[in-house]
Amino acid sequence: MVTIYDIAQKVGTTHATVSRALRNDQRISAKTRARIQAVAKRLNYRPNVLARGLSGGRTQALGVLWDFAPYMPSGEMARRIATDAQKRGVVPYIADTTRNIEVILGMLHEFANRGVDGVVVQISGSIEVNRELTESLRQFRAAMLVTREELDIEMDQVVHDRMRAVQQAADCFIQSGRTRPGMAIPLSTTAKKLSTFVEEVRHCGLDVPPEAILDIGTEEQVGRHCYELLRSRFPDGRVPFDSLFCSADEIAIAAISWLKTMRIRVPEDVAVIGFNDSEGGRFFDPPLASVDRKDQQVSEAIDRMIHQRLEHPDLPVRREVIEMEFVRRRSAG
Amino acid sequence: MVTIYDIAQKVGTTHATVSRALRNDQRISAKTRARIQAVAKRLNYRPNVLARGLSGGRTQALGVLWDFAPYMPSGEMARRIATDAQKRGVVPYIADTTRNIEVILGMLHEFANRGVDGVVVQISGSIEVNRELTESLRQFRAAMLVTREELDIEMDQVVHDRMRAVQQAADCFIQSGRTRPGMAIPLSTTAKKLSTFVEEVRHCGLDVPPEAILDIGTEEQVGRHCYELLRSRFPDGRVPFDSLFCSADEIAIAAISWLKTMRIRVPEDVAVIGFNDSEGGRFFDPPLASVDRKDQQVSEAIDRMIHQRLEHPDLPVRREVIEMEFVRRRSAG
DNA sequence: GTGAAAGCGCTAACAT
DNA sequence: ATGTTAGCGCTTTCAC
Repeated sequence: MVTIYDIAQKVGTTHATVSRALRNDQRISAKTRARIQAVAKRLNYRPNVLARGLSGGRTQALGVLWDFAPYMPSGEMARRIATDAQKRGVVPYIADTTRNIEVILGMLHEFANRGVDGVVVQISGSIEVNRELTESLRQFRAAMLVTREELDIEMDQVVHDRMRAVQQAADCFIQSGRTRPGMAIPLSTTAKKLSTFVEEVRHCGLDVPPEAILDIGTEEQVGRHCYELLRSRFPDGRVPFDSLFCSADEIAIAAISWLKTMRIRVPEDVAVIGFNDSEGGRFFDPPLASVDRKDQQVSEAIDRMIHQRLEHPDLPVRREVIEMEFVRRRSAG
Repeated sequence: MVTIYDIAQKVGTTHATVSRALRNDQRISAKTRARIQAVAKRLNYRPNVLARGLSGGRTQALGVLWDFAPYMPSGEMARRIATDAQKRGVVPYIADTTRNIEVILGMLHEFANRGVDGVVVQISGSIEVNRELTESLRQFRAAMLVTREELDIEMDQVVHDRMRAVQQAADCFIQSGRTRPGMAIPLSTTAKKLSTFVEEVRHCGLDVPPEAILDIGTEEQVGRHCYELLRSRFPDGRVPFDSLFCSADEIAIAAISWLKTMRIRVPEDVAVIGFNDSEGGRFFDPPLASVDRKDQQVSEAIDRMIHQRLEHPDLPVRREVIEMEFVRRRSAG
């Protein structure tokens, strides 16, 4: 392992000068700087991140705290963030929030302990951003929240907004004359998605009756779960809804599959909308209406904002809103 | 931030004793150990990973190098590894191999530099495990390869084997009397998957003619790509295959969708098999035959083996084979 | 513009 | 069984 001492010796100076030169400190004469950097490159020098972090420098590490619920394609987001970071020479630590504030605080402590330059925290479900959390976040050079709706907090935010898309989905049902909307959703964690839909429906003078709400649970295999639920709950095929809003395409596809076996036509008898706009849905019969999460735009925004914050610590706090997009297809009526 | 000095002072001893006591060094009397650990807990002490790593200790960090090809649900694997690690109090760094040996070597250097306790490297596509790579891997306390087939290397391996499943897929076509098998696959990276299929087909006296091979490319939206490819290549619906093996369910679903528009029946006229056994496929019409990757078993094996290696450095080298499983459904004929 | 020296929080060899 | 001391590789005052 090559150290700054090795370089100093080769160049005939001290490690302090090398340290400065390598970080392009303008006080070091351009000439020595160039010489030192050349030697560093020749020796294939790589700064020891542990030492650098320990003495207060940057670690080129990022802490990512994401909600890795198994019923969501959330791993793909982790991948996006990781590959974006890698392009900047940054390596991300990745951990699961488990939608638990205590876990989040613990991991932030852990990240701080590891000297990460910045953190990205997804605020999902019922996590409340309290004082303790913001305090904890402020210790980092850069901290970014990825939220579901704009939070009134002095902190960089990427708002991953589903509101408008969900409203459009509801309107779509209404416009095609549906009067008994239903939902298939993991109740415990999608309170927000649910309530936006319900609110919009109510706003149009309708309601989502309790018997038309299917709680899918939060495990893997949401599709199978939905199918079983429908089968056991409506053995005769008489369903209490004429439209069904699902929190994932897999759920929607399973539901449609069951409806077909019951000779219930989609969308004529029951309109169905999924979520996440997965590739499979587009080619389903009927093509599945869904919501495009715009994940790539979200990861780009995260990458850009974290990077800017690190480069310009004094920039004013920023919020960037990425709106998911309702994709109307035949299944929605 | 609480340090071992703080604890030492509180307990009335030196930092060295605290350091030992906290790592349960048996030379420290049970009594002092207990006292020190109690105080540490009370003060909510957390060892500084950077300092610990710098002086040669463990960092409870894991380096994960995975092939994050955008046309694969590989992010889900990252998530699995991350959540498994988290349960052990380990935090993973996650990076993309980009299927490039230079990148892998660079990242391993980076991981070493960060003092990770162990690394997990997925060997995919055409990566060759050469001497330089094995050398680099040996510097870690624990190093594990996740390979596609058993590699004759003295190193812990989880073999994620697709061979048998692909053979079964081929046999399935043959048994249902197909004579003109085709494939839809990203050619550049799935040489192996391809050749296993081709070999098995040949073994049965048939062949996969070049015109029956669709190169899907390696970008996102493989389904859409496949659809467009079929449409432009066979505008009249006359296809040179009576069965189609696809490297992802999305591709298979898109293909079936196109076949339907051409009034080609699945599986009667063309049998189709996908890959990854995604939830959507099961509920497709016809239900999509596919290959279950057994990802959970793979992540469990990785977690277990890495952990064991760290706890017992002298264990003999081990290999664990996880076989993917062919899932026969109606689309396969 | 550069060097000397202290210190980040920990581990471990060497004392006692 | 515990204390002393010397690093680990870097950043950062403080001198000159």
